[in-house]
Amino acid sequence: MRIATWNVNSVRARRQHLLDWLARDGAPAIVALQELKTEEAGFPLGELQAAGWHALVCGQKSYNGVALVSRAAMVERLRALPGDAEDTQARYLEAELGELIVACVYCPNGNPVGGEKFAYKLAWMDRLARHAETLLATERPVVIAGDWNICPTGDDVWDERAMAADALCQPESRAAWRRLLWQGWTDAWRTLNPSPARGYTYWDYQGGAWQRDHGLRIDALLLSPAAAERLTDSGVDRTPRGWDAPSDHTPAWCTLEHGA
DNA sequence: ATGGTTGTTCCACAA
Repeated sequence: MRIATWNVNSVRARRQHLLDWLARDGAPAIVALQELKTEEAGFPLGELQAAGWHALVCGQKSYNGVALVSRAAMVERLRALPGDAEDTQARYLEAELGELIVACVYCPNGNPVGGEKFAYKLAWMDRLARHAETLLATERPVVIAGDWNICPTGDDVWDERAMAADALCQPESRAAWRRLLWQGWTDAWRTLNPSPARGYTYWDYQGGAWQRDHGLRIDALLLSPAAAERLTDSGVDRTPRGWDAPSDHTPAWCTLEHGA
């Protein structure tokens, strides 16, 4: 089964792109969506259901917002990241399909470095790491898919120096990512495409970044050991980034053998 | 150091 992640940068602005992408050959069995930028009422649930999809939506007005869309029905497990009852930002959704657990994350951007937002980013990643430990403890196949807002290494950015001051490339951000890898999570794309292979998933709207391939790899799928054992393929679908009025992100995906 | 772009909302903020 194929599992994908896509930051759509407004599901209302990208409604037709999403429907077109899901209707094509090779569509995933499950897709994690980020940056819906709308409450549940703005999500095109009826159209997706008419096309044969199930969906769980955790929305928020104007900002953030995550969803899971799948061919088979899901059972919701969580719609907020544990660890801070005061946190109202819609950045986490977790569900199960049979044995498989799938989580959708929209990790905080954290810019500017040194401010409140950067502190929130690191605190959120700490909460995620603590929750991720509990997911590993289930010993089930688990996929955490999303926009991590972390550029894991210098091989995941078009120009390390140009991005040196950005929150996505800070040593603390990269340490938060590596903490998950040390726990036992596998980066589905990177494990099949060793450095220095490039697999950008995001290109800024500014400065002709797409045309110049000035990208970053910040969208990824992390696999628990039981899921990584089933990994057969992974990739980035650059096509939607080239469509008219696109999201600044494009989908990343992986394939697991034996549907869970 | 600045300006470059997009989406949502309301004339700014987040990315």
